[in-house]
Amino acid sequence: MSWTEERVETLKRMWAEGQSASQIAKELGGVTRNAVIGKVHRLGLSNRAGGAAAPVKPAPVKEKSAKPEAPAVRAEPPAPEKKPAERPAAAPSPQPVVAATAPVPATRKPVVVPAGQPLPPQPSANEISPETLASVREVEKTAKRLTLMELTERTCKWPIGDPATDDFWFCGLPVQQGKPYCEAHVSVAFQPMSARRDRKR
DNA sequence: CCCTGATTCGC
DNA sequence: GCGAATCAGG
Repeated sequence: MSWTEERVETLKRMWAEGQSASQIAKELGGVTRNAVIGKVHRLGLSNRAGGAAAPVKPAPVKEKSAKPEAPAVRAEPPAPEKKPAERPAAAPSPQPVVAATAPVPATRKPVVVPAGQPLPPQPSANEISPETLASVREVEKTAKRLTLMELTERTCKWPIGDPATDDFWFCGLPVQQGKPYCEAHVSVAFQPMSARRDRKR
């Protein structure tokens, strides 16, 4: 694979959109994220900021630069032309969403959850959209069905089934970065906290 | 561990 | 110019 103009275009566009090098590499195919990063640098568009925040250069412990201090400073003049957008590109949107701070509460039953950590809210009759629920059901079909002992930092810890029976296991699919659950379960665990105005009580 | 980008350097 | 290897950080 070579850097054809088209590929470079995609690279530039995605980089500008803030996509990570690995995502770009994946999209382009045939290249590694290293290749993408290398290209990004050669294209001279390393810093994505519109001209802000110098990453701070911590003097490397190892002395290196054979060159006298860095003249650096790349004042990128405001892009002369801003691509109006050739393509509307419907953003699939990675969604920075996630507003909720806390997982759905619910520790009604003394569910014995051994290695107590953050664990799970019981999937219960909640106010989750049918579609979401449906997709979660789908995902659960492909769950790894891990046992407690098999859970790791990178496996979804969403419980499925009844803990009181052997018809119980943990989702086990790959977790979403930093979260305890896979994408599907994160979607039901972290509610926007708007869904239902709690009624008067 | 997984993931980021940054740099180096042989090709 | 290219990108694997490596580095540095989250």
